[in-house]
This record gives sequence, structure tokens and C-alpha cells, in this order.
Amino acid sequence: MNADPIALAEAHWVDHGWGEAAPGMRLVTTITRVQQLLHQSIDELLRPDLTFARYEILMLLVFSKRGALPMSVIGSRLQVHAASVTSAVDRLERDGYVTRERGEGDRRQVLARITSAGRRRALAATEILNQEVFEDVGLPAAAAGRLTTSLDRMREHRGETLDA
Amino acid sequence: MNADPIALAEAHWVDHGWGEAAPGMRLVTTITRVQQLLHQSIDELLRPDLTFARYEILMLLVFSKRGALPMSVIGSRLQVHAASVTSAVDRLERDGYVTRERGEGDRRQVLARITSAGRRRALAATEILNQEVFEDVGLPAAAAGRLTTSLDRMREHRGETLDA
DNA sequence: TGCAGATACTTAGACGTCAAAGTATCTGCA
DNA sequence: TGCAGATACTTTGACGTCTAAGTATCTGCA
Repeated sequence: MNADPIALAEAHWVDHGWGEAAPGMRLVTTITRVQQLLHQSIDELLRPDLTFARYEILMLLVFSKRGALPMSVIGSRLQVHAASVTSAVDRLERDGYVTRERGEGDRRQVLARITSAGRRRALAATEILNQEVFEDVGLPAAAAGRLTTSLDRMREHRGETLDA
Repeated sequence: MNADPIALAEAHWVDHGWGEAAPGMRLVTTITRVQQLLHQSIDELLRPDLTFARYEILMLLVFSKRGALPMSVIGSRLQVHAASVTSAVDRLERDGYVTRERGEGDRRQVLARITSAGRRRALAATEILNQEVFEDVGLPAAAAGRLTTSLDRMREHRGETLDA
């Protein structure tokens, strides 16, 4: 018996004469489901003061040379809209992990600067995520590498530039 | 030059002595990004009256024998919380794609039943998604199949039962 | 020099997701 | 028989995402 709803959907696709699209439908749905599962685990590990979105911003700032980046750069690195960055930085600021500054040259810019509390929190979060999620994704290293490569191809196919 | 922020993050991971977790971090982040891209494309194709979440519910109902399912079954098939089902069905009902009924035997249950308008809309949406997304995911069929298999392994690793 | 258009960010509102709490109904056991 | 606890759904509220619209600042060109 196959009780997996996604595999069942694929079979229905074939039955309806959509065989050409069936594997793609299954792949897309499966990606969605895996992302859901990862997102839930990660957010639970980061609660209550961080989420994956805010963690990603913090790590971007940790890796930046000056510990600060314009909002627009954060948005383009993470591929999310400016409004999402605004709201995430609002909350990081509320919790004292980040401060806002006006741009020196261009006064329209807003820089998010990580605080020392932000750095400490980001490193503690990394330790947990490395141990609980990243070090064992459920696949042998080689398979994980091939998976990443295939997914990168999909990113390119949907318009992202990876610049090898 | 490598301008991909995800590949850069992986390099930073290695530099910080987190080499063991680096490939996993990259994989998880890449899955997130691909899902973001797919989600955006799909929701744009379904606008303004559907989203991927609502489309998935509609297709579940299309494939159901009686054209109706309890809210709880919808939630467990799609692996989302009851509250998410409630809000999606609210909107499907608002647009006339679904009606609500009380369960016959168990009066606590609520069944969502697809309407004929809902069926028509679901099939039209499928045609568009098949053509614009599912039939060409950017990978050869064999690679797509391997990808799905690996992702299924990740689903199992994170606690989903696939019952081969 | 000055203004039109572009750019950087924020605000407002819709939607999806989750957690927690509330309501109605069912079930099992004393 | 009746009540305590379980179950099915809804409601409320926090958060992330997007689009659209608003504000401040900059830039280019007449």
C-alpha cells in the first residue's frame, strides 16, 4: 500500500492523462513538503526570539565586513521583498540584536547593524542548528551534494543567476 | 567569481570550522530558496482567486470519491494545522468553490464539498500549472526522479511516514 | 538651477502558517 | 446514567511573504 498523499496525487495525474506533468508535479509538491518540515523544525529550535528569516539576516550581518548592511542588500541576498526585510529588522531591533542607521553618503539608505548581543545570539543559534539539523539532513554527503546541484539548476531555470 | 550568496555562506561555514555542517546548511538553504521561487511563480499563475494552498485543497476534493472531505483529513493529507485549513476553506467558500456541511454521523465534523465551479476552476488551474511549471522543472526526467527520491528520504528522516 | 523621474525604505492590507485558547460534540468508564 | 477527558473545528494573535501606495532623498537633464 502507498499512503503517501503526494505519490497518490502523482498516480491521479497519470490517470487523468497528465502523465507528462506528473513527475514535475510530484517534485514541486515534495519540495514544498520538505521545506515545510525543515522550516517547522528550525523555527522550533530558534524559538522564542528568532525565526529562520531573522536568523538568516543575522548571519548575513555576522559575515559582513563592517557588521552592517543596507536593507536593500539584505533583501537582494535573501531574495525577499523590501517590506519583508523591514518587518524582520523591526523585530530584531525590538530584541536588541540590531540597530538602524541612516546611510552616510545616501541618506535614503538604512543600514542594519548587528549588536554584540546579536552576534552572541547568532552564534548560539548556529551551534544548535548545526547540531540538530545541518550535520545530519538524512542523506549521505554525496547524495546531499547531488541534491544541491540539481536544486541549483532549478534556481537557474527559474531565473536566478548563480555565477559559477 | 561566485556571487551566489548561498555558496558564499557555505564557504563562511567552512572558514568558521563548521565544515561538518556546511553542506547540510547549504542544502537546507537551497531547498528554502527553490521553494520560494516555485511558490512565487505558482501563486502568480493562480491569481487572483487561488493560491497554491487553496489549489491543493481543491485537487484533494477533485480526487475524493464523494467530492467532499472532513477538514481534519484535508489537514493531515497536506500536513498543515487545522487553523490553516479553516482559513483556506473560508476563502474557497467565499469564492463559491466549496461549501461546508456538518458530518452525518459525527456532528463535530465539517465536510468541505467542492462545487461545480470549484471543479472547473481546479481543472483550468491544473492546465496552466502543468504547462507553465510541472512539465518543465528545469531538469531531465531522470534527475528529477532522483531528486524526488532523495527528498522523500529527507521527509522520512524528519518523521513523515511514506509507506512504500 | 530646478524639476521630473528614479530609488530606498516604510506603511497598510491580504493571505498562509503556527500556537494557544475557546466551543461543541462524542466516548469511555465508574 | 452521567461526567471527565478526548476530539473536531473555529477564533485570536504573532509572524513572514507579497503587492500597492506613500514619503524622503537623489540624479539627470533641460
